[in-house]
Amino acid sequence: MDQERKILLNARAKVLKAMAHPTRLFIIEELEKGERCVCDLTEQIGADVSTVSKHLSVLRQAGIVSDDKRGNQVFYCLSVPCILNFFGCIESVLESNSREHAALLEVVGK
Amino acid sequence: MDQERKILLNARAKVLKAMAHPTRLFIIEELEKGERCVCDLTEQIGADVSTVSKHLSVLRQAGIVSDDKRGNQVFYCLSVPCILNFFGCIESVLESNSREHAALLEVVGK
DNA sequence: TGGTTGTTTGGCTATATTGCCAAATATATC
DNA sequence: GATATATTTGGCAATATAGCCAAACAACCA
Repeated sequence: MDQERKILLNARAKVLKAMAHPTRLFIIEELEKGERCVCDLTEQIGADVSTVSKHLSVLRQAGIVSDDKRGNQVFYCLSVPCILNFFGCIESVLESNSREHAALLEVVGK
Repeated sequence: MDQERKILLNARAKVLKAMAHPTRLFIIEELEKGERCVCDLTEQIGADVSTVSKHLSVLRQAGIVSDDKRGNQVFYCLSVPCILNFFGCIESVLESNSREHAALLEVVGK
């Protein structure tokens, strides 16, 4: 594995890692509908504001969202909308997992 | 955020988390070309066999790869090939990041 | 200026991840 | 059975992550 490839794989992993948290996936889905301020997201998520702010910071540093400060509030939006295409495939993994799980249950005998 | 949605987001996050490591991304790309035994992957990756085995176990538990023991060796393959479609989008995140970075360098003045 | 609201940062603890070594397991071969 | 090869598992130390609280910052309002 050469150096260039390592760098690319690291960069990819960083983006995936940023997405790999339920709260951050929620934020991504929510931002699909339009920009949101930290306070809105915080209310929906039900965690401490500081926690939500840190999640947003992770997404921002990965280049997935961008922020826009207007007056008192900071509004976040998706900077790369194609992120949403991911979910179709993830769902197919989940589906295949559940099929296997079902098959297993079948074998075990209900 | 209702209970059902939490469960779905958790499941998705689990899959993404499993992918979010450079070595595991390497494995996924390698398996795109066809099945590979642990020893082949280990040689290419250049880490301890036990380390590679654990990475494979993470991928297996997430439902991304499946294994087939034949004789002495265990062969792994992708169980959900669409995983590969992910990379196009990740790359566009990286590209957008690098554009920003370039723009920033420009502003700063070389 | 002083107070209020919205957001980020620092600090802490609890928990999870990574990667190595050593040991266990499984299969093949002699 | 004894040995060699391939893989997994257990255990440990180092490091990273998550989430809360408190404190700092920033912008608005009176």
